[in-house]
Amino acid sequence: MGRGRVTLKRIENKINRQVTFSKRRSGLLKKAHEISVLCDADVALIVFSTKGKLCEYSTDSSMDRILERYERYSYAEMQLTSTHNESQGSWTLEHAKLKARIELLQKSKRHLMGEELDSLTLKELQGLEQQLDTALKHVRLRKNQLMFESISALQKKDKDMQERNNILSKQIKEKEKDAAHHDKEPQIHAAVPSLHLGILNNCDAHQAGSDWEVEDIPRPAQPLTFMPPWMVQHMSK
Amino acid sequence: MGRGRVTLKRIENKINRQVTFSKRRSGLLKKAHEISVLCDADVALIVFSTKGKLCEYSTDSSMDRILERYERYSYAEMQLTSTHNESQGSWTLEHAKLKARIELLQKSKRHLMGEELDSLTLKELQGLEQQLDTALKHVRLRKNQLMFESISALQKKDKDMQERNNILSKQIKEKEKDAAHHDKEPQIHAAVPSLHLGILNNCDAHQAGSDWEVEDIPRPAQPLTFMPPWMVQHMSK
DNA sequence: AACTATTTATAAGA
DNA sequence: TTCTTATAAATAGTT
Repeated sequence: MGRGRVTLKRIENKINRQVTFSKRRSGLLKKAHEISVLCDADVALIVFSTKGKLCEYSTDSSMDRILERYERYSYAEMQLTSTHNESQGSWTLEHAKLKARIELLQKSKRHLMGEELDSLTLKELQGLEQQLDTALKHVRLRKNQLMFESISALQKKDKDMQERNNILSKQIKEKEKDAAHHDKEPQIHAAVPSLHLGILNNCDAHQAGSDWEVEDIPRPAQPLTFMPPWMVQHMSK
Repeated sequence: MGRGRVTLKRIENKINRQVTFSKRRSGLLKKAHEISVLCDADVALIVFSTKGKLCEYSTDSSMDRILERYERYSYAEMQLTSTHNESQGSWTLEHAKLKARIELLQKSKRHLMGEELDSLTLKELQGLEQQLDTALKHVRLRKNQLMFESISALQKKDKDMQERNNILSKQIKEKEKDAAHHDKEPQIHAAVPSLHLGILNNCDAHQAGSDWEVEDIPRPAQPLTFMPPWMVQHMSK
C-alpha cells in the first residue's frame, strides 16, 4: 500500500527501516485494537524495535491477564517441560521468575485497589477504570443473585401462608355455617380482612442502618477525556 | 477498506463478527510478520477469539523468548538481584512458599477483577464492592433500596401472616371447643403448623439452574460508565 | 470461499 | 518528524 510494491525482506537502509517501523507499528497497533473491539477478542501485542525499544498493546490494557491466559492455555506443555526442568541451573531462573511474578501481581493488585496510581499513564488509568467497572458489574450481579434468591424464598413462603390463610378462612366459614344450621346459636364473627400485599414494592418499615445499605452518593456524569486515539501513543509517562 | 465504512464498535451480529475476525486475524498476523521481517523487530502477537480459541504469531516462532524479554524489560532489576542470594538447601521450600503466595495473590486479584465470585459470602461481596466502588462511589442507592424495601416488606408481611395464622388458629380452636361443647358433633381438625421463617438467611427453596440476570429485574436506567473504546492502547516508555 | 467496490494503509516525496 | 499523495493492500458486503 504505497507507491511501490513491497518485498518481504529486511529493509537495509537504516533510516527507511526506522521510518517504516514507525508507520507500520502504529498501523499494527491500530489493527490490533480494531480486531479487539470489533470482534471482541483478547489481544496482546508486543513489539521490540531493532534498537530494543518496547511497544505494546493489549485489550483493556490488561497485558498481565492475557499473558497469564496464554500461559494457562499452554499449560500442558509447560507442565511437561517444567517437570524435567529441575536441573540446578534453571532453579535460580525459576525462582527469579516467581519473584518477578509476585512483584507483577502485587503491583497490579495495588492498582486494582486504587493505590500507587501515580506511576500510571492516562491510558493505563483509562484501562484500569474500565476493568474496575467491569469487575463491579460482576460483583453486583452476584450480589443481586444472592439477594434475589432470598426474596424468592420469602415470596414462596408468603404464597404458602396465603394458601394456608385461605384454607383456615374456609374452615371457619364452614364452622359458622354448621353452627348456624345445627343449633342456631349466635354466630361468632371472625373478621378476616384480606391482606393485600404488593410484591417488591415500597414499604414503610425501612431500617436505616442495616448491613446492606449501600452508597448514598450521587454518581457524577462520567468524566471522560477525549483524545484522538492514535495520538495517545505519543504521550509517555 | 471495504464497501462500508467501519465503526469501532463491537460487531453485534455473531456471524459477521466471526467472519470479520477471521479476515482481520489473518491480516493482523500478516502485518505482524511483515514488520518483523521488514524492520527487524521482535514481535509477539497473541489473539484469543471470543470463543477462546488461541492464535499466535511471534518472530522466529520464539514466543517464549519474547515473552521473557518482555518480562525482563520491566523487571530487569529483580532478576539481577534475586538470582544469586539464596542458599541452595531451602530452595524447594522457598519455591513452594512463593508458589503459594502467587496463588493467594492471583485469587485476590481475580476477585478484584470480578472473577470467581461464587465462593464469596454476601458480606465479603459487600466488602469487595465497596473496595471497588471507592472510585465509583455513588451508584445504585435506589436499586438497593428497592430491594431492601422488598425484603423488609416481605418480612413484615410474613410477620403479619404469622399473627393472622395464630389468630385463625385460635378462632378455630374456639370454634371446635364451642362445637364440641354445644352439640357434640364430630370435630373438624385443622392442622396449623407454625411456619417459622428465617430472616434473609438460607433458603431451602432454591432454584438451582436458574440463570440470574440483573436485567430480569425492573430497575432504573443503567447509568454505568460507558467507555468510548479509544483506548487502551499503550506504549511503554 | 470468491468476488469487487471501497476504504485504509503506507511508500515515497517534500 | 510530519504532511501529502499516489498507489498498494485490506476488507465489508455480496454472491
